[in-house]
Amino acid sequence: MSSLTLPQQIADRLRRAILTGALPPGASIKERDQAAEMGVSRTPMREAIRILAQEGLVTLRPARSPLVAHPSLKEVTDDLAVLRVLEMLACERALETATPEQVAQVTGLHERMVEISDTADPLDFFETDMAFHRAIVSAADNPALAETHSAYLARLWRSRFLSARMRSDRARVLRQHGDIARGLATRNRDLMLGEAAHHLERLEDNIRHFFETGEEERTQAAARA
Amino acid sequence: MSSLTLPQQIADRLRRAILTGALPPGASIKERDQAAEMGVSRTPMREAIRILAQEGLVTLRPARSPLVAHPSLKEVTDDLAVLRVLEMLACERALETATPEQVAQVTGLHERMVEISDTADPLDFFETDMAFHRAIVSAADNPALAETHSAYLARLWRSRFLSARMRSDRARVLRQHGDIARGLATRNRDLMLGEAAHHLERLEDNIRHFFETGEEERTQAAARA
DNA sequence: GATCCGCGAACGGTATACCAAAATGGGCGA
DNA sequence: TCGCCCATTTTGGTATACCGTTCGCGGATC
Repeated sequence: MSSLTLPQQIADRLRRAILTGALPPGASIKERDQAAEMGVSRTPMREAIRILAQEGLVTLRPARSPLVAHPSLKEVTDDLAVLRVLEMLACERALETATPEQVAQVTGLHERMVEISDTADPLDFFETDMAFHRAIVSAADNPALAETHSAYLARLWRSRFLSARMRSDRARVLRQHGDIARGLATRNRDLMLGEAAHHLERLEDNIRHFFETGEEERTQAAARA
Repeated sequence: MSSLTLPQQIADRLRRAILTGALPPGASIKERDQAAEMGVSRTPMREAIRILAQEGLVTLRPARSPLVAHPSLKEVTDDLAVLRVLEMLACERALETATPEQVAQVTGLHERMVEISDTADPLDFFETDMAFHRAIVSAADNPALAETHSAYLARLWRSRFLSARMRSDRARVLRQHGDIARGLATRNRDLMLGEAAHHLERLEDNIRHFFETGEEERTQAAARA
């Protein structure tokens, strides 16, 4: 069988259901029903829900059904502020400690993103995008940072995903990723940190714009896709 | 009854046991035994252990007993690096958004620390120290940041506690806290950020020094205290 | 007709029983 | 005498049954 624990597998399935919109924000997750639907018992389902709660994808209420999180713009912006300092720290560390293999990993992921940018569906494109950022953080050689960063990525995944499919600025993303990867490879501190900062600013702009132009319709649209 | 859920209460008791040394680093926590000892069932005990695992106080191994975390110097340094950027972010935000009440809260906690610095035992002194930092973060008006910061404080609590009792530089801590509080009150960005950075550097020096002069003996000594 | 009270179903919280994998210790063989 | 292997026991993982609380609905009353 798979090496992942059962709660993790359940969490993965639930996460995907939430992020794709199969479980829309505000929906209640009744552990009994969900467990039955997935053919597992309540205990691992319960644990899976806790995992997602700690990731910020569902909110727990005392003695009530957990709800799929429906973050406000402020909450997302707050998360982004934390993600920003985490990524900047990762970039700084990576500049110092990244091994050639790790640099190659980052560069390779960037090249892969360029390759698939024309054909890939948004979901695959995004998975690669996340992998790129994760590779940089992992090059920083700080497991705690990687873990926390990963949690914030998961928390922001839905917002990023939804906001990115309306603005088709993949070209800019690719250029910035390219600069970041090149900055890392050549240990060009200014280039890497500067572009990383720009990249995050752009992300924040996108998400803010997405929120301001009405979230509801787009959320529904994404759920159908 | 208490408003906190049972798993939280159990987690609190376990946390205290770990931080005071009653459960020394490296000890295994068998959920059956611990549950019996505390007079609860395995289910909430299990959940409590997960809470502490997410805080980094215990490490989970697949299909094995959880262990009380025994972080290496590198792990602690890694945690400190993350804590550093979190606190710096909190300071920046607090400079912008802190309300007069929040400033008063920070200042009040500093004054309280000055008061008790002569008499309080290390544990109480530390609780107040943490409350001071938490108050700054809470003034940043970013719940996600507060939550993550809190987790890192808990993770580092033991190291800070053990390293602080050997170096009696409470005077320096108090001076730096005073400057930080004053910087916040007068919205003096350079003062606040500068002193916060110094404060964290000093903390890192202390902890490094503590690790280098042999951890074992002191760990035992703390356990007896 | 609206409101309030109460009853019942539904849900999360907790306890417990069962299962499978892993560690350990003893015995058997080389 | 040393090492390997198997059985027993210990442990976490999972399923399920029970309990207390909460919320919704229906009826009775004002």
